[in-house]
Amino acid sequence: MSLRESPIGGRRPTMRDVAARAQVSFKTVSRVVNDEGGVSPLLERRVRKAIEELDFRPNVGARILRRSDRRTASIGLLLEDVANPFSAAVQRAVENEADQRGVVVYSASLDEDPARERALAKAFGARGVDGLLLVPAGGDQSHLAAELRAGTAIVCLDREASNLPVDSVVATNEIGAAEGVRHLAAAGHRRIAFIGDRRTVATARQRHAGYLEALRGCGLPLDPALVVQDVRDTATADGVVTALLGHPDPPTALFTAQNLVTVGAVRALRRMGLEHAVALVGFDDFLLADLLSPAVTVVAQDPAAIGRTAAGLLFARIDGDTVPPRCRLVPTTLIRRGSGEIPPS
Amino acid sequence: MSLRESPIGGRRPTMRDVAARAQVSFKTVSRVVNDEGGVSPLLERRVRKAIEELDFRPNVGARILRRSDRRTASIGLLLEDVANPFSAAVQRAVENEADQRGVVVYSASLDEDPARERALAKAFGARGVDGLLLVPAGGDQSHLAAELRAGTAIVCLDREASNLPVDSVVATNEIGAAEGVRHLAAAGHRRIAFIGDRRTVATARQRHAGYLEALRGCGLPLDPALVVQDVRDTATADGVVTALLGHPDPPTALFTAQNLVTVGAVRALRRMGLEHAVALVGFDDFLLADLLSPAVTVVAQDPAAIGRTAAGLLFARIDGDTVPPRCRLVPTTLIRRGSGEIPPS
DNA sequence: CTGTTAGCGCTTTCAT
DNA sequence: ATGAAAGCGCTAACAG
Repeated sequence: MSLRESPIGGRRPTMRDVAARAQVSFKTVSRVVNDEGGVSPLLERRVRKAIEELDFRPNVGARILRRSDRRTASIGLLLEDVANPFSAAVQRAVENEADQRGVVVYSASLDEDPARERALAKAFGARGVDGLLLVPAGGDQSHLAAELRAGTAIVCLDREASNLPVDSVVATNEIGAAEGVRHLAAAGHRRIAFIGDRRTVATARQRHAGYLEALRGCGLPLDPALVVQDVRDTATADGVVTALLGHPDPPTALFTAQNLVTVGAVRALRRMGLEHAVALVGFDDFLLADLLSPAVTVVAQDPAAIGRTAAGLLFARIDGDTVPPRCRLVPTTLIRRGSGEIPPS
Repeated sequence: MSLRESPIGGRRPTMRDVAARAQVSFKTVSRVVNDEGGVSPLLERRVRKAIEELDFRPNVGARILRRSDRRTASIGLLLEDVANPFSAAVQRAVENEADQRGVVVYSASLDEDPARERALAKAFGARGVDGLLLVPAGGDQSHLAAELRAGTAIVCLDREASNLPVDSVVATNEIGAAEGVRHLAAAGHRRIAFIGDRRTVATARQRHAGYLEALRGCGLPLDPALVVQDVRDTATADGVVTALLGHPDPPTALFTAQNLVTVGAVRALRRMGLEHAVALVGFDDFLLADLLSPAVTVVAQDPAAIGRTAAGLLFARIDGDTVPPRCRLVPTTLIRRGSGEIPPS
């Protein structure tokens, strides 16, 4: 393991360098490197020795360029934001699946910006990824049609693609949200507020739809004053909840449709001293939700399952699966912890 | 934006295809694509039209293979585990820096496994990354020497490299831990327990050293029964804390040297109903630490600064910087929130 | 079993 | 201003 002086400058050694050192033709080196067989033990030993001595490593780029299948054994992962625990959990699951298959992963955060979606899909596409795993950022993925035609597999996750015939893997957003809201209604609440993410985000729209559906199903009136959309960060959510609860006829329960929004609501309730008075159910679980007081009731998603499933579908496509695009639903689970079981005051 | 039928099968179009369609030599296409200039406006327009019509995108792999500088505009990021908020924050910061420079990022989680470190560094190296950003997983990085010689820049983060002359960016682990422990001692605690990660992890050793230093500095005796190392997950930490507090002469304060360990301690204290009786200071901040009761006092790291700084150093190296390896320290901050200010009982 | 030749898609060098 | 030829490091298709 000593730091040998390589005889060939700072350059990485090539098969020709190895061949020269082992006194064989460079095709023989290729055979050994690729375990093609058909090389005498003597030569093979010489080649392996030379490889070791030079610390030769095949140039993957050159290999890909020449190979007939054009596989790069790489995929691109386009998330909303890795710093968000949901995205991070998805990435981890994807990495596991990819790693198992000897596939490397490019990753990037899009921050809900369609321009970034286009730019990064293009950048990854130009690098010849075999597949793209995408959390759609905009309302239109048709720009990826050429990528698809060029043979790049694409699977969307967390949200379905628009105007692009690809598989997708999403949580049961509408069903889950409806379940959360019904849970509040079952506790006797009639004034349940909805605070959700931007309407440009499909999951936000679905969760809102679930909210409306649950109200209808429970025979509760819809009060537009209790619905606030386009809230995407903790600080804004905090402000919104503060305002809602300051109204003359405030809600007795809150349904927060995104994890950062839930956290903002917790902060607002805490500051107003209302955390044990106003019920709260959040969509998407978060670390320590069970240690707050009251512990936060949530409609939990399963990001690891979403990532794993999406990667599975992607690799199936890469391996030649051509069935029509499907949408796989990953179930959500209502976790009762306390905040969602507070009765109306 | 319609889905045009490309005239050339499922294959991606090449410069030759563009050249044929634009009726020019393919070198002219290359000139246009690379903005080399020296192309008449007429031909340039024809070429751009053909590029548009065929949705041509240069094959990055082929370009790299031929170029003299051998740059791939890609880097590899080897983290401990993206699912850990610390790693996720680092990745996000790195992505930002890379993106700004038009560089793509391969990422992977090593799970503290030296074999994975070797395998993934090798995989990324074979793909010709310009640089590697690494959270060292084992006690020896000398296997990367060949990579370094081959011209790959390497910067370690969170921990320094062993047996490899590269830059590193780490938090002030020892200083920060000592500050946290002194803070507990200042509140009057004399029996302060230390619960830390595996001793194979350099940061764990440094934080332990900080603990010892603070005890010495405060004239407190070291009780080996209060020191538990090699704890790496929440469940184990929970058990360890439960055991410690069940002893005849229990600690009155806990210093937990890793974020998951801190969470485990919070769970144990809560279950035992001691969260307001036993003081707690954790190393590394976590989401919602301020909303727990008591809110958790921590020695906060700045993962974003660590990632940003490391990426900066890496790109400087890639751009030819050859000063001797440096180690950059990123300061930690003690955040008093309540749990660390509980006096001894 | 081993070696030769061609050429992946592109940039470089050199010619026109 | 344009193009032809060479060749990056490798695999594929054929020889021997």
